[in-house]
Amino acid sequence: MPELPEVETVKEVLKTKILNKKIVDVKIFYEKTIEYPKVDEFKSKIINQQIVNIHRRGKWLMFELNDYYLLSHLRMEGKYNIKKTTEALDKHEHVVFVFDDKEELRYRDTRKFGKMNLVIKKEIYDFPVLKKLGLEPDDDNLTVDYLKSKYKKKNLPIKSVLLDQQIIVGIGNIYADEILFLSKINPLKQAKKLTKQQLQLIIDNTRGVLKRAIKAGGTTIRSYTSSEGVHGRFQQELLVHGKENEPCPQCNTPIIKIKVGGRGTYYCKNCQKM
DNA sequence: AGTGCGACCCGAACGC
DNA sequence: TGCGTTCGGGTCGCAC
Repeated sequence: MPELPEVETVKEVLKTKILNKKIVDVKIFYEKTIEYPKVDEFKSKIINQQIVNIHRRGKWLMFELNDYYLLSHLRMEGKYNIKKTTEALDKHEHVVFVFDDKEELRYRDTRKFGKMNLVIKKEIYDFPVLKKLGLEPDDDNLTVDYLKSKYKKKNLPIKSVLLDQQIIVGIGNIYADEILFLSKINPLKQAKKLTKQQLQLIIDNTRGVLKRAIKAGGTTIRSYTSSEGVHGRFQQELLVHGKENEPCPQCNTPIIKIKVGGRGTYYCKNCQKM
């Protein structure tokens, strides 16, 4: 599923392919993908805009247009592909941006969970979904003191808190398990009970894991197969996620799977003791 | 304010 | 084989 490294990879690939292209039409086959503004307004505003640049904030892909940002969240299965206008439409292609050169950017999403928003440039950082986001993993302000202040009232298990995008952005279910394994922290440990050393490990391993995953082009796992030119190789480097009953790479104890906050969670009960 | 949980979706995996 | 059921995953909104 697209977490920060997947979105970063999609952004970089799309930048090599669609920069400066002009949108001459938009076809919307599943209207609920468009969250804001209303579909008609979305269409009329985006037509004749060019793709000036592409950015990322957390798991949001940000297409910079002349006057707007198109914010796109892939959720679990959203993908982008570039195709010729003559190619047949796939049943999971819900939004199609037609360019002036007979090519199209197609948004494909089997589960239909992904969302798009079109926001005037100067209002972008006041837009609710971006405004409430926490720090990027590589932000210098991400320190032990920052985490301590954010975690001090959190009775929830650290696994759940790592997924909270209002504290650190970009971590999803897969990388949360990897980060905790590398930090030798039990996923059920209450966030507010972590020591300063453990918080430092979380910071270091968050940066390390995400950086390595970006280098590998993200993780292609289960249903998340590929976007345009994106075939993540990081799954080959996963240590515990999805490895139920397989030996721990550190101590050979079988990896166990539990539910934490409703999410499948993999860990080594020997290496990650309470 | 913090927490828990259903809703949103549908293909894949599982159980019989 | 076929059919029904369960699962998963990010985020929001609502109840407590």
